[in-house]
Amino acid sequence: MKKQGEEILKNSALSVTAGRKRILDIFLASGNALAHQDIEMQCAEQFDRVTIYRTLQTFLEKGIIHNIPSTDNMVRYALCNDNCITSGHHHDNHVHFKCDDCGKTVCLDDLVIPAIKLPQGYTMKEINMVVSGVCKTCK
Amino acid sequence: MKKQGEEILKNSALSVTAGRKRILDIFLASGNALAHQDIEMQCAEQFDRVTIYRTLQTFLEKGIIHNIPSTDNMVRYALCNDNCITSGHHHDNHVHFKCDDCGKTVCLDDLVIPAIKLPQGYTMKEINMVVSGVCKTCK
DNA sequence: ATAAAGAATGCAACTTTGTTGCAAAAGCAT
DNA sequence: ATGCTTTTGCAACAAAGTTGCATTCTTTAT
Ligand SMILES: [Mn+2]
Ligand SMILES: [Mn+2]
Ligand SMILES: [Zn+2]
Ligand SMILES: [Zn+2]
Repeated sequence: MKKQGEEILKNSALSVTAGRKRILDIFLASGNALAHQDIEMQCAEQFDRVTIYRTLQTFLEKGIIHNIPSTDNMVRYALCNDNCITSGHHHDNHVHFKCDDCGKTVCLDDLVIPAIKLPQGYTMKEINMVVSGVCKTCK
Repeated sequence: MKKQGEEILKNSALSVTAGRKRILDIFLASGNALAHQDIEMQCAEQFDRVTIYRTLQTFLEKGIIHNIPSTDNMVRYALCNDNCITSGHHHDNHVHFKCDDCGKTVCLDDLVIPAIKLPQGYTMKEINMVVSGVCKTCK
C-alpha cells in the first residue's frame, strides 16, 4: 500500500508531485475530515499555502475528495469512496457528523441520506446532510 | 407592520437600536437567506462592518436568525420562524435549497428534514440539510 | 537518455474576511 | 433628566483566500 496516493493520482490523470502525494497521505492517515488549516499545519514547512489551496481545488474537481459544509466558516474535506464524479458533480450521499466536543467531522459512510421530495419546480443536483452532537468517542 | 422589527427585538429582550432594526428590515424585505456580505452591501455606509458581525452573532444567540451551512465559505442567515431556541440550541428542522444558477439560498419551511438513525454512541443535537440544484425561478 | 512542451509550484503582492480593545455614543430604567 | 449599562465606531490587527508571473518539476516524444 506504499503507493496508494500515486495510484489515486494516476487514476485521475493527474501528474504525480510531492505535494499531491503528501496531501493524499495526510488524508489517508487521518480518520476524519480535514480543513485547509489542518492540512497546512501538517505540511506548511514543506509546501506553500497556495499550493495547498490549489491542490484541494484540483482534488475536488477530479472527485478525489468532497467538501463538507459547515456553519463555522471552515469547509472540511474528506476522501471520496469510489470514483465520485459523474456528469460534473459529486454523488456522495452519506451523512456527515460533527462532534461539538472534539470538533472532529467524520463521514458516516454507511448512513445514506434519505430521499426527499422537493417542491414543484426545484431540481436537485447535490444534497448534504450534516448532523452535530456528541460522537461515540466523546460520549 | 411598521414596527415588526422592534417587536422582534423586544420579544428577545434586546435593546432597540438603529442598526438592529435596519438589519432586521433587510431580512424581512428579502425572500432569501443572506450572507454577511449581502447585508454589508446594503448598509455599509450606515453601519460599521464590526457592528454587523456582532449583530448577526447576537441574533443567532437569541434565536432570531439561524445559519445555513455551505461549502463556499459563505455562511448565510435567515429569520427563524417562531421562537427557535430551546435548551441552548436552534431547532430549525427544515431543508434549505441553494440554486446553482441565481446563487440564492432559501428556506423550504414546509419541507421537514427526515429522521435518521445515527450509529450506536452518537447523540444528535442539530441537523442540517442543504440541497443544491436549480430553483423554480431559474428553471 | 535527452529535449521540448506543458503543468505545478513558490513567491510576492494584494484583497477580503473576521477579531479585539477601548473610548464615545446611544438606549433604558428610575 | 440622570446615571448605569449596552451598543457602536474606530483603529489596529490577524487570518484566510486570490492572482500573476517566473522558476521548477513532470510527462511525453524523440
Ligand atoms: Mn463524506
Ligand atoms: Mn431556514
Ligand atoms: Zn467527539
Ligand atoms: Zn435560482
